[in-house]
Amino acid sequence: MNMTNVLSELSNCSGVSEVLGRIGDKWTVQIVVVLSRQPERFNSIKRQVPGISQQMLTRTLKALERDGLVDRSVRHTTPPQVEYSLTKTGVSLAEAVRHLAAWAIEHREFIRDSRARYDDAR
Amino acid sequence: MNMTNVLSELSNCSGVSEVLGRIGDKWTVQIVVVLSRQPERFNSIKRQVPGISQQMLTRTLKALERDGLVDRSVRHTTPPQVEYSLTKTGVSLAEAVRHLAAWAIEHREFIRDSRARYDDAR
DNA sequence: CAGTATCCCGGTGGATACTG
DNA sequence: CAGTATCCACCGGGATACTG
Repeated sequence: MNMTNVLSELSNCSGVSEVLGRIGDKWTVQIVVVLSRQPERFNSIKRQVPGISQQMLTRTLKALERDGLVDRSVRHTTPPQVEYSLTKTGVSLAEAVRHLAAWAIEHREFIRDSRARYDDAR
Repeated sequence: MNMTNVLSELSNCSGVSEVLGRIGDKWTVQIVVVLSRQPERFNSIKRQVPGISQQMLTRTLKALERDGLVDRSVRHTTPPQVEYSLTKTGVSLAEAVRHLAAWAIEHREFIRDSRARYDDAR
């Protein structure tokens, strides 16, 4: 699909904002990035995402699993081990996010400065 | 900046989620896309973004202006005319968003199907 | 035309306690 | 270890009325 089509789809508001809202929440991207390095277990993810609560980690992982972006595999040992990993589509999301992250990092200072100037002007 | 650096920045949670949260709200992307075609006046934007309230359009445009992504120019006629346009950085955001939009469109069906299967399984 | 000013609801996400 | 279950605070965003 080329950029012209993408733009026309965008103008039709066809689910793009829906997806953006989906990954634009407080935790999804951070979890995807952690899993993009290697599969991880529940508490290992929790340690690598500072500030996240158990509940939100559970919720977000479930949502990612529901969307087919994350696989959940259980080893019935005692204690049980559960490993989370990105699916193929999940990996492609991580790639896409990396591009937006590049933009964010590149323009972070500019935005900070713009805000400071805007706020000073009042 | 290369992808390795981006990934390491991401793991440091350095403001990437902040930016994603910034543009991941309900209206920002749609407004940016409208303005990416050409500069527009207040009510023209409102007409092109179905469902947005006056208040949210005002709020979102102000936030974009504060971040240096949108320019606001006033013509002191009667009635007054106000034209909004993307700044250079705003244009680059539109480009970045277009990439993520491409991902969203490409994987929309897959996500819909995944959800349906997941929900059916309960 | 291009906004402000209020009021209010619902959902996201935090804290905490409990469980197989 | 890997979750569930509750309760609750905050605020994004809708509806509506008003203004220079």
